[in-house]
Amino acid sequence: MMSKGKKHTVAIVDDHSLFAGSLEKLINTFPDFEVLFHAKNGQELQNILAEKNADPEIILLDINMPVMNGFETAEWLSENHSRIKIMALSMEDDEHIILKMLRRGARGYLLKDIHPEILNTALHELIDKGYYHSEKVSETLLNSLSSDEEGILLNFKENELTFIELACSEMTYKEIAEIMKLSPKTIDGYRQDLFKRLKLKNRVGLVIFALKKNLIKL
Amino acid sequence: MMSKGKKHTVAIVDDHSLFAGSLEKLINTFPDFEVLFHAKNGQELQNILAEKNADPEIILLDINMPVMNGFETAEWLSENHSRIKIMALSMEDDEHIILKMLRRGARGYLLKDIHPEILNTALHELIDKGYYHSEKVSETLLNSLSSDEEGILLNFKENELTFIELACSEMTYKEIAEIMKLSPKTIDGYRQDLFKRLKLKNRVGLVIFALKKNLIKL
DNA sequence: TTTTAAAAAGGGTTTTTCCCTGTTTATTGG
DNA sequence: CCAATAAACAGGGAAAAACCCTTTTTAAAA
Repeated sequence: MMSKGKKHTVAIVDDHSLFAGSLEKLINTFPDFEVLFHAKNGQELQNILAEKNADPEIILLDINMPVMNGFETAEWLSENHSRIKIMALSMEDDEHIILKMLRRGARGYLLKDIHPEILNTALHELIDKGYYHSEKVSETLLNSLSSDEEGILLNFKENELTFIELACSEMTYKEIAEIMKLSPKTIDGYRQDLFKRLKLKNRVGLVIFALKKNLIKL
Repeated sequence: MMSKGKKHTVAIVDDHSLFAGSLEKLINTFPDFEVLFHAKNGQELQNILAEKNADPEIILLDINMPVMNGFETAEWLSENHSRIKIMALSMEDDEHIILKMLRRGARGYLLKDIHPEILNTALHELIDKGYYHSEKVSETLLNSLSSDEEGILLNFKENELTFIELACSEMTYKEIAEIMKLSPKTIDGYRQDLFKRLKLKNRVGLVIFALKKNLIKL
């Protein structure tokens, strides 16, 4: 329940000015919440948290930001301000983006087609229960758990991730080997192992896989 | 300039309720514009335009809608209500999405990081000049024209398009040849020609190119 | 330390990909 | 109509990628 009298403090990190602006106005109409400040990206958030003595309980964090995106920002927040509860904001309900964000410490995930009443509920649940997921997000998570890809597939080792990234460019395996300072034969080993595990027929398959799983961006 | 007295009418087609809601409120604060109605998608827009005798001058049209998306809706509007001026709304400033929308009859393209004053200007320009493009969009368009890809690159022949689509799967060129009922050597000719024209090093490059140019979807 | 497992690298073969070249099939201009 | 030209199509051979199996090195467990 509400800690009587004082309002819970919220910060918004989102550069979509109209959306963020109306979000701020909306939240300030809620009896139990008030917006402390509003940053355009993770960089600005860092500055504000450092300079001013602002210390919000909740941060509404947009994922798609040009300068320092939601993933990086969430990571930084988890390390430096672990007490602040992160609510991720995004247009997309892609399960891997959601999981990526949750792994980085987000306690909630809101799709941007927010209805005012839902936002109020969400903020309250975040304070009271410590977490919130919209119905759509819960569904998405449920689906992704049943098909247990996350367990088998997505625990790549650091070297494998590097290999995947490089293999999704126009580099030859020899070049990849040079960059990773490994023998071309080792690189071929990575390839062979990944192809088998992920049931891929060729490099094109790997690119498509990596894109779908958001391991790489276009 | 403003046609004295009466306000210009605007309709909003966007299912992101908070955004669309604040957009509506914002526009209604403008002296020269008023929102006639608000539809969640193209389907709903069709119904409203048919049933009610609503006839807005401008439609703010979101591209990312679940049911009937911006592209389809714009196409339908151009054919059935060519007098209504379409202003596309989107999060992304991808040049090919912009071009795709403009080709379908949009007179303007607004990125969703709208500032209130800019929206007012944009609506006025749309009425007065007949078109509006934000700075970012103009830049994007300029880039895409100067590097005249659209001319050289994107006039693929039917066979080439088929080849590109198939090559962006896990099929081998031999399999592609079978499907297209051509010799593997001919297919190889397509590959070679495309790689040279598009300056690609390998098939991975082709996949990335095709995705960027929206020739294929994930 | 010995055992075991995993990561890294090699040898050698098959298949795919790549590049240069030639042939056939349309297209066009005289 | 027929030569000239371009395009679509196809071949040979080299290079790279993919594949499979073995060996060394490194790290972790027993």
